[in-house]
Amino acid sequence: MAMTLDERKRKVLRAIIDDYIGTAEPVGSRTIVRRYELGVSPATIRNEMADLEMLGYLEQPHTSAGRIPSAKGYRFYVDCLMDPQSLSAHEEALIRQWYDTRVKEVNQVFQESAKLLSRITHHVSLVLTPQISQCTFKYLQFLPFDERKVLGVMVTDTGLVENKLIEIPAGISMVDLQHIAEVINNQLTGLRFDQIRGELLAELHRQVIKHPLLFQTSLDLLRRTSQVQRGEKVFLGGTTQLFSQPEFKDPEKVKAILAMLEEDQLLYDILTPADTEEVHVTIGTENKFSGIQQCSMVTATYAIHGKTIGTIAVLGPTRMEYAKMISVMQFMTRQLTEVLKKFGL
Amino acid sequence: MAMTLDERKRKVLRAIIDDYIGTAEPVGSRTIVRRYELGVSPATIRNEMADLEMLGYLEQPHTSAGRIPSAKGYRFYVDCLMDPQSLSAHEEALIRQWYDTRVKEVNQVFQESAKLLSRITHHVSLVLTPQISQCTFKYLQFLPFDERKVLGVMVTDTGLVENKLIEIPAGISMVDLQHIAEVINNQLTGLRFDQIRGELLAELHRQVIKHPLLFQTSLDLLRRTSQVQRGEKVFLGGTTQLFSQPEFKDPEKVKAILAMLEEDQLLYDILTPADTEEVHVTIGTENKFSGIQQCSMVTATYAIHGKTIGTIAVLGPTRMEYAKMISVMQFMTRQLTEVLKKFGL
DNA sequence: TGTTAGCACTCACCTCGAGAGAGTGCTAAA
DNA sequence: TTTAGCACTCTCTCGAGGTGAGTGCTAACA
Repeated sequence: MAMTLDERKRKVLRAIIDDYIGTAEPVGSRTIVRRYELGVSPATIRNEMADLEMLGYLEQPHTSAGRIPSAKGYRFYVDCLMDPQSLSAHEEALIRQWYDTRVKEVNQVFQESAKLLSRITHHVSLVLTPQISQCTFKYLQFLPFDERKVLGVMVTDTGLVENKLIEIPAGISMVDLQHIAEVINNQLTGLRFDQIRGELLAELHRQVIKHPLLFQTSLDLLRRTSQVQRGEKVFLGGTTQLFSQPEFKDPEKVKAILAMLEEDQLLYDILTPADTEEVHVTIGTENKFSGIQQCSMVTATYAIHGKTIGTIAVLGPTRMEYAKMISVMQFMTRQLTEVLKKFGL
Repeated sequence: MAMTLDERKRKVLRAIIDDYIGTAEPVGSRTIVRRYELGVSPATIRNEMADLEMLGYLEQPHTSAGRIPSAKGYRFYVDCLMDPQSLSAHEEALIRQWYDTRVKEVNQVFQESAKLLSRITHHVSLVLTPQISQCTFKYLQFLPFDERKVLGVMVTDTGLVENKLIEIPAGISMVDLQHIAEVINNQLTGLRFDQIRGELLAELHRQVIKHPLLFQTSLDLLRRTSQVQRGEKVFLGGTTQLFSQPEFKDPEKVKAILAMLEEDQLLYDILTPADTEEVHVTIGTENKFSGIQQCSMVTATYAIHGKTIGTIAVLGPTRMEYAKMISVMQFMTRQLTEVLKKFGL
């Protein structure tokens, strides 16, 4: 991979990709010399193109068509070639205004972010809500509900709340419950949810052995937070944008992608923040999941209390305005983090 | 509308619709006599068909094609003609088993119901989660969070919970907060959320005038429950089923429908239970929203504590197995209500 | 009077071939 | 090393002609 292209090859590759991103049409040698000033003839370009194809940066749909970039080509473009392209003042204003006028409370943030993101990028957007497993346990409290049930409320340091109705086993009083909560709190407060595991729970169990039934259900409350099940949710936006892309004019392709977007578990896996990079680009076949190997994805993470805790992403054809997307994602995550702060998180 | 069709016209209409539902092809006179035993010749059928078209029950895509049912035709079919068709034992088992194995806690119920419903019907499914505005206020409680914030938790009679982080205004103690909660609870306990309106809030305001700032934010907690904003959510399932229907082979149509399904506000409007009917069928142009006037919709309501509180729906082409859909919806709502009961609601 | 056979006619759909256009690879000259 | 010239390839579009399903009408029939 230390293989570097000479200056002219770079220019040609860049021109081809820029053009293809704009037009979605295979680009030929003539087009290049007409639209980009390289000071050479089409024949020369053709030679360069043949070389670039040999090297794997370009592909040819059929013998007598122009070239289109390969995944490798895009990768090189993203890493080395493209000009950064920042947001227009208008777009920045739109983002700020959107949050100001549309988001009146914290629960709307994520859905509205998804809408906004697809509106700005003209691609499908995905927003993963905060992952509770990255938060720390603050306390558990039982609130009265009726004679036979009690409401367990669990609070995290980041202000997220989980709750569950729990059947009260016979012979247990409200005072007992307070006691149980106290024991649990003493043991768990300050731990991250993904640290609250079997051993710790067993230890707890020994201490609350008197009331195993109740304990069981209140542990459910804890346990479900360490599984990817609830609380976390993926909001989608702009799925209809797929129809506007010429590469998806075949309904079967759209169908395949939409089918994937319905598989929540898959989306969690894709979006769960793995690396610490701020913005990450995955191109075509670099994607693990076959359904979207014709797509590229730009993901970025946002934070609460300085903790990386959620992800936003854009999904579109490999022919994507990468430079623009990256700027948008940077700006959006910063705004999002700020808005969450405003709501006390 | 008191106009009744004679026996043979009914038989013909029924045969045409049954056939069209199965094949999605305009049906001609020959087909009818071949497949359905009416004991007359194609010519006779043609005459009947011409009559039925005059009366508005049938339409002709173009001069030399067979007939297809009109919205009016389907309506008559649903109201008077079709045979009830109940679920197969296999389908009933699938539904029960789905809930047993997949739904481990109450939060999964709705999403899984959407998946299950689209799986069984092969259409797009919609599940509206319980409407908090139909519940009654039980109590509000403040839980400590940190020195500057407090966690307001609001509980309904049906066991639904809303919560919000609230900034503590200077000079207010936890005791003050308890007092405020008490005042609010005295005034509101037992009221339905859609009854908690301006007047009542003003009255409350007079009583808690001491701490207007805090009051404001804790009222937000109440207020947001009377708006269609949060808590309620629409889960979708099987959007890709649209692609399988021949009537939607034009991507533009799919796009239009998907665009509509992204408009949450619209979905609330459509799904919010209006009438008391158990199952309701809306056919083609009977739909208020232009995007789905090529579709039919079968909706049904489910209940918590005997209160009609949410809706499930199926959306598909007008050419739909109405009889089957109605049975499915009846069975599903009954199961759903039961599952919710199992989880203490 | 209701039903049926016969027949001319309509219209969507499929296939095929011709022509245009864009682009390539190769060769030979500059 | 670059460029001009040229034959070749492949896709796309368009129109013509043929096919088949289905209709409406008319006239004969029970």
